[in-house]
Amino acid sequence: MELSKNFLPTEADAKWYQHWLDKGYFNSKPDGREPYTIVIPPPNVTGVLHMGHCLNNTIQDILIRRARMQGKNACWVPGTDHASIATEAKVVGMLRERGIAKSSLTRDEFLGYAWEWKEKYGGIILQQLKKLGCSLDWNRTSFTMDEDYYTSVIKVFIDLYNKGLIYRGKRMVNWDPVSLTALSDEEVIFKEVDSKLYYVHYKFADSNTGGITVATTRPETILGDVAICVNPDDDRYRQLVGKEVMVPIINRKIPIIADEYVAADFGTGALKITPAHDKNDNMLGLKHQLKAIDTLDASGKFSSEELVDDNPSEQVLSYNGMDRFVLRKKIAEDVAALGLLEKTEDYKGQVGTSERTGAVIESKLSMQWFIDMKKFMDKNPEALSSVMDDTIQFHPPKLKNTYSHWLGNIKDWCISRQLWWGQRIPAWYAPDGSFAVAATKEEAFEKLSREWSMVNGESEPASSIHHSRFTINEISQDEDVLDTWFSSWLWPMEVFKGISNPGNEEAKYYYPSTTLVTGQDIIFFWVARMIMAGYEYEDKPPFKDVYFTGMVRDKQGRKMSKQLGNSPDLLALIDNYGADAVRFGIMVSSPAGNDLMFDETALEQGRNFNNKLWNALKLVKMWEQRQAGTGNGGSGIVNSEPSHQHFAIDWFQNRLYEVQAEVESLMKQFRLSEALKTVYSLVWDDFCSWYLEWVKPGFEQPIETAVYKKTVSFFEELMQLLHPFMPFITEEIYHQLGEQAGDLCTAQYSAVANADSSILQQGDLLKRVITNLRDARNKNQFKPKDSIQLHIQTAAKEAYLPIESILAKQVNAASISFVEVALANSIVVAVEKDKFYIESDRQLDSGALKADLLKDLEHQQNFLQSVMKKLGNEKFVQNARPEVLAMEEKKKSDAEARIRTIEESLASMN
RNA sequence: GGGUCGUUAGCUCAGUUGGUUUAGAGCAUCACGUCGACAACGUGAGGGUCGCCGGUUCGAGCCCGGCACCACCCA
Repeated sequence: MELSKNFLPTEADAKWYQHWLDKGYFNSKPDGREPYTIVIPPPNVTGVLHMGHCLNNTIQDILIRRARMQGKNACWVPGTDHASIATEAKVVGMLRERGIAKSSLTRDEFLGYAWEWKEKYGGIILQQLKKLGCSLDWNRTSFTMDEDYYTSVIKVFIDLYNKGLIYRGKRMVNWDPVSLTALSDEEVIFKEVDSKLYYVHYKFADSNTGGITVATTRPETILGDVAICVNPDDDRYRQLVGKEVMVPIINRKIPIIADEYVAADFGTGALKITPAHDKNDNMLGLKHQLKAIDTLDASGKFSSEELVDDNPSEQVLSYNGMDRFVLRKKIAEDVAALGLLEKTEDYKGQVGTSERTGAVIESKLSMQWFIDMKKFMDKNPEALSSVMDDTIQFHPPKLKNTYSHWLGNIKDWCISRQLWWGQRIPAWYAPDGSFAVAATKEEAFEKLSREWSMVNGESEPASSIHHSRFTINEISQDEDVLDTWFSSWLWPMEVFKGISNPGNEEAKYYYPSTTLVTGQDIIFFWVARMIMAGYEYEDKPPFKDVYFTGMVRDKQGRKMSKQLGNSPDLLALIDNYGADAVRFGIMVSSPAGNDLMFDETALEQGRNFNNKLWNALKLVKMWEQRQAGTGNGGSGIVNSEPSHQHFAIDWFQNRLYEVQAEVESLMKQFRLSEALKTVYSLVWDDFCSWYLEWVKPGFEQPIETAVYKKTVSFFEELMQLLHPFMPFITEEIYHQLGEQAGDLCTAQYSAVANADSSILQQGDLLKRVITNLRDARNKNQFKPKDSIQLHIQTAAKEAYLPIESILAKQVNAASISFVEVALANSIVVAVEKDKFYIESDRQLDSGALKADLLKDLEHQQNFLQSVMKKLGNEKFVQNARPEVLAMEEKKKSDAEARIRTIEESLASMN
């Protein structure tokens, strides 16, 4: 079959992926082998494949494919995350387009639409992973809202509640006024924004003159002010502490108090305290026992509801329903109209925004459910210690610091969300305000009844409804759902039904999983919490290694984001370059934990690499028909000079051993990018540029069968080594090389042998000599066709005998001879201690070579000087380790020999 | 403001308990080249006082202190 000019990925990719699926290579069942388990970080059902996923999943695929080829039972579990906020927002958006308001639907109706949406779009991202070549066990696809999964989440909530680790409380939360839900701290993104500082004057309550001026960025919250606070050491204000001032517009009397929290050098040094609308104010409010007056409703609009005690004026009432940002301007104007706005200043400040909706976050007091993290950590100290003592290894380890810092300052986790899409909180409320946590309404009712009877001193346990003062139909379930992370923290357990069916065979076999690959941006959200849940429920860590990827940025170093539109269309890239090239491009400059500057030229490099492989295949296939000699009765032509080919084979065999060991070691250290670069260089430089040239037969000459077979087998081994990184082209070439019993996908690596370093050194010498002679040819403007006579002056003639014919071919020497003395009228090239004389018919201009030699001489002399300085230093000789000393002595003698060679060469040129 | 990480060639990055031929790779650049695998290529070449200042040491890209700048996390 004629091979195409270039590798055509489109057909090959689809063909091989389907073939692997048909063979069931990706499916795993527990057996006697060692398991290698990865659970995918479940992408949002709303998501489409982006660069972050691409990086992440390529890494996972490399690890899992390599494990599979190492004889482990490789199991990579796919799945998706229900992503409450993001999905609900999408569904609401879809309904809006259809002209349906969420508020017009019942909860069940809404969930019907949400499921419909999930079924339609929720699997897109998984399909896209197939294009990338990901070898996931598709039979195990999980979803965080699957029936069993849902039940498990509820079970865990009830369990933690019963253990006293979950409580309900009114707390200051980050409120998203657009999605109408509380967000965890981690879901708030701080952004620098241009705003204004308003200098507002508060008049003394007991006098017509004087007052105090505060600087605020949020005049819209003035009506909720309950105090003015100054630093007790601030001489300007000390005598004012204890006095009262009037809040503008609402005319509420509030005290001036003192607290060290206030920075005297910010603004005017006086701070207005609005405990209902600011975290720090809330903290001060609690400390000084101040009331919190909320003046904004859930959607961030003004509400005078809590202002009844102030007898709100018409003016105040007119603000009702006004959006907070409109209100800010309005109140500033109205304060100005009262003559109380002294000035405004431009100001750059940090503002929290919702990760999901982008809305500016309000700090708001709200009834929410929390996990008591202090209690949780006291119960599970391994959540921290396992990472610090490397029971769980982080790659890169520097993230251990970040991890311990966060856990050391951990705050309670707000797990309720004011949404419908998600696991509904299993708490049930009675009309009298009491509540019970239970899986079903019936259980909850029974609990509520029992508690009531016990409180009321009845001896009989409440077993029937007549004991209670309300009926089962009067209790109602909490409207809120649980934070998505409260379900995904169970992921490594529940994908094997470890929560819903504890101790089952699969969970025992696959848990703990082997490696987790995820972005460092979710180290707290997800990684930390999986570790916590792992210890709480399995008393074991969920994984042994965590490989953190950095952020994918664009060429200019900007985060990839939808807003910037700098995120490339991944499927288009795969179509253009092929999946292997994309995988190569994204891996080649992607060390663990560092950000990746994505640049399309890296993909070009990947495509060029594909092409290089393809062309090497074409060359080898050409030889298939030209075999001769041993083992082939065909043409009967026997190669007369097999020795050089044997050196090439010996050398490459050992290079292969060497690199196999290197890759093994790099992979163990999770240095995937380096491993790939090492293989790349082995293929391109050692195999294509050196080995194939060395064994290449002359024009229309035959190739020895033994050499041909060995070459094919090297090629196969290279494909095997590269396969985890670039699965498609390697599988294709593997099969093109000959009839294969099986597929590369499951071909097992053999044990790594030790490389013979003397052969490798000889190979290095050969390469160096060739390069130096070619350089000399170039500098003297020899054409490739111009042949030369080469004369070698060396003390180690035997080192050149096995490589002589390769050398002759590679530098186009018609003959090689060994000489004892310098050869006149020739170009001289010095390599190590040996000298090479190039003789030819051409007129020689050795000026450039002479300049090079002089430059080299200077370099060697400087180097020798530095070595001599070291050796002349008594303290060095005393303190340095013997092997270091020996090395310096060797450097010295090598440099001296080299200098002598160069000087002799120079002498012979004159 | 607090914390963490980083700063090595034009770009992206390696550099392993301080000594391994006075710092390595890929890309980009430059010169030459159409030679029967490959111009998506070949053969060569050039390019860095390792952010700055100080310290420890016989010896520092690597360790310590300070500074500058970048990024991220937290307030």
